[in-house]
Amino acid sequence: MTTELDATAAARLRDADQRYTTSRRQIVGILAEAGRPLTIAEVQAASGGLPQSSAYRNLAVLEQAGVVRRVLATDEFARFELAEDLTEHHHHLVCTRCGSVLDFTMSSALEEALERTARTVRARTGFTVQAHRLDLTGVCADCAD
Amino acid sequence: MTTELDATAAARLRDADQRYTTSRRQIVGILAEAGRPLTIAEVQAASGGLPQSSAYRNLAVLEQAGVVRRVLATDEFARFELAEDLTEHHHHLVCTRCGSVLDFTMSSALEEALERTARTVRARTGFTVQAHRLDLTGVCADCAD
DNA sequence: GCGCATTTTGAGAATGATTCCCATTTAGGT
DNA sequence: ACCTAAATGGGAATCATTCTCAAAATGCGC
Repeated sequence: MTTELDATAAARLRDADQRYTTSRRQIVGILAEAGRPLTIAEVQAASGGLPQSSAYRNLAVLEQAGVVRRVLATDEFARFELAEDLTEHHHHLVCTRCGSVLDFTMSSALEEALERTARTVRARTGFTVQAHRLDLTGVCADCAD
Repeated sequence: MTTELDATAAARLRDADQRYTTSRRQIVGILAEAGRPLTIAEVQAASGGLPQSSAYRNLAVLEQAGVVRRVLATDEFARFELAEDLTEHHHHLVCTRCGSVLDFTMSSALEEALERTARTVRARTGFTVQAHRLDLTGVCADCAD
């Protein structure tokens, strides 16, 4: 885990009147190393014994502080990743067979085209766009027969 | 509800060895008129007394038959819309305050650029892309102060 | 039209991810 | 070190969703 990530996470928790405790720091480290959204069970497994209630509570705290983002894919499990401004802008490959989620990035030309479109939406609909979310759904390499 | 939609829904249910019952037809009609994804509660309200268990069961049947698609947004409620090949290809505006979901469409140039990108993903990652899903998240007109 | 076999329905129970509760532990400031 | 406020963790509670099963509806052959 990079020092800046650690410092940024600490600062955001402080702004939210929350402490950057050992297990919160550990969760941030686990998500940083994963490079893909993790389920609660995966976070617990990687942590070696973090209680379920602490995992849920601390991920909720980190989410409210803007350190972590909740990702809903297709299965019944919520997944968590670092907030995008702490990593890189990216999108998700969602497997419709097993539910797994992988990260991927697109060309900046396409990203900019999306941004331009997003800016036109407000005038047309009254909806104020804050972010975009692009998932490609399909079958991951593991599930391909 | 258009006659073709009705016929297509009937055909898909038949292919799935399911009947196109009155309440299933009613649900299809409700979703067709809504023009946006509806929660179970909204479907029930529009139907005038459809029991919850029937709403869940019939939406699940319609989903398996490929007539209806389940949409996960940001709140805890699943929403349902007609399958895309029964309507038009579109995307969603997801309000982060109230959870509501609206439809919108993008230029075909941008859609084609997305498709081209999707086709490169398989070579790079081994993931076979079947569809894409683009949501713009933000604040809807109703929730804007 | 009539009964039979099969499917659908609906009310409530069961499930399971997530959230809440609260007594105990931990940590920060003085 | 002390004291106060916050965090922890085990388990209970919540709630959207799914399952169960007896009753009702439907389609089909005669």
